Amino acid sequence: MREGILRLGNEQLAEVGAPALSVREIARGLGVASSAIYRHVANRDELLTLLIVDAYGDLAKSALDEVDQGAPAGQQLAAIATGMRRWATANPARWALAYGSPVPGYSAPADQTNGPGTLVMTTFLRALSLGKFVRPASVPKASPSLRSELLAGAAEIGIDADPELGVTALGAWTGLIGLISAEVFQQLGAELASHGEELLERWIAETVARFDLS
Amino acid sequence: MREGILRLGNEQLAEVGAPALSVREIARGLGVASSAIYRHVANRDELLTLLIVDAYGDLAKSALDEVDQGAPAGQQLAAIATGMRRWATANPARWALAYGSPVPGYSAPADQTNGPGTLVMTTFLRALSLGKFVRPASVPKASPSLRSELLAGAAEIGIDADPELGVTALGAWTGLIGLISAEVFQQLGAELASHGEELLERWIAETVARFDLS
DNA sequence: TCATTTAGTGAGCACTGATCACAAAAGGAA
DNA sequence: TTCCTTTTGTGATCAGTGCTCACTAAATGA
Repeated sequence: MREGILRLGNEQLAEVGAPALSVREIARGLGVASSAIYRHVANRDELLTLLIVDAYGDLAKSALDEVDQGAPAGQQLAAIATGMRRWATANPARWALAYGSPVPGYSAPADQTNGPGTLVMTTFLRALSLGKFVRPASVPKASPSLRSELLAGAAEIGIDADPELGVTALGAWTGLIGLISAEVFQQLGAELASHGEELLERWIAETVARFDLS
Repeated sequence: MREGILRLGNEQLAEVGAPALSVREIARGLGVASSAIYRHVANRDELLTLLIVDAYGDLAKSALDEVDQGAPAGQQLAAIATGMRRWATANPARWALAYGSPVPGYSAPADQTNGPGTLVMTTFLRALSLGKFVRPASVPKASPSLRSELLAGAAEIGIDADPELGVTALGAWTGLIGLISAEVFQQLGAELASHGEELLERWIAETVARFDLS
């Protein structure tokens, strides 16, 4: 039953998107009264939360399983980025759920989404932390407050990295999400929609160069 | 009436978000029958389209009016980026509407959104085109197909830039959107939410350095 | 065997977007 | 002014939604 709800939920997500996802339609698909759904899921928001967690987990599985922990950091980075893109283009609605605009008034409970949600990010940051970042003289150092925040965060995920690299690595992470979202959401117009793969390859190459990976 | 619909629509957007925006609630706010709204707007989707166009226009006005066309490109870039961030944090729901996940099944008609929607981007790209980008040897050249696409796009907005710079500039644009979205949507956790300004300043400084602006 | 918990039912409530016949305004031409 | 036409607003109505609740059937376990 639970699996059926998730399965049909994901199907509807792909077909009509999160805003139009209907609890009743899921019940119809399962051949069951709509009220039966509420025995397993408190309400529509909780169902969406389950789908978000499921999406994070699936993305992590799909993007991380082919990352060779022993490979050079640059190859790890490339594997993560291409894995994320592949999953995102194959599952645009789920990508939107995970990395698109959240629904105001309801915030996905952090305790449920933090684990799988940050797994990909930590792997990404870990790979970048193996490189080195030379801060141009014109770029000011990070503030003490930000430095300590980054040190704490790095310790939490067990990496030992220069906060200066950390700031830039975080920017690379949000930049990657922005790039993939631009392709998935078609924000760059139809002309560039067909060049998503090359744009990502370019981004990977530039990032490898910037962080002196290989 | 039209203005009233847009005004209350934007209010609701801020209060409950796009998915929960209600035509009937707008009608109540205007003291009018709900069916009266449909004399001015074909349906809910068209109303959302109007709000998107309105958001793009407002963002462009807010982000671009303080850009000094005669100033050094680096200052222009900084003005655009900080202007975008200021508007986005002040209008998170409208930012989500413009740059967040689109609603599947209904694509905002391109003819209505293209103008204001690309205005900020073209100004951004124009500023970056004033710099120079040195492609690291490890980064392969853009494919002929992508090059021609970029040349056509650049000609369309009246800038004469090296396609190699163009690819990287596009990546910077999507990266900026990703960075601002990460702050607005709180994707980096509560700890970093309070450092949005510094993260953007850092991004600006690094981008200025990468494109050799000043 | 039998009490108790769990899972499913179907009627019902309050809400939504949208349509439609109708009526009241608002204009414009004679 | 009068009269016709177009525009704007009305209220009833329809199908659909999320969700609740009293009720029943099934499973569980002492």
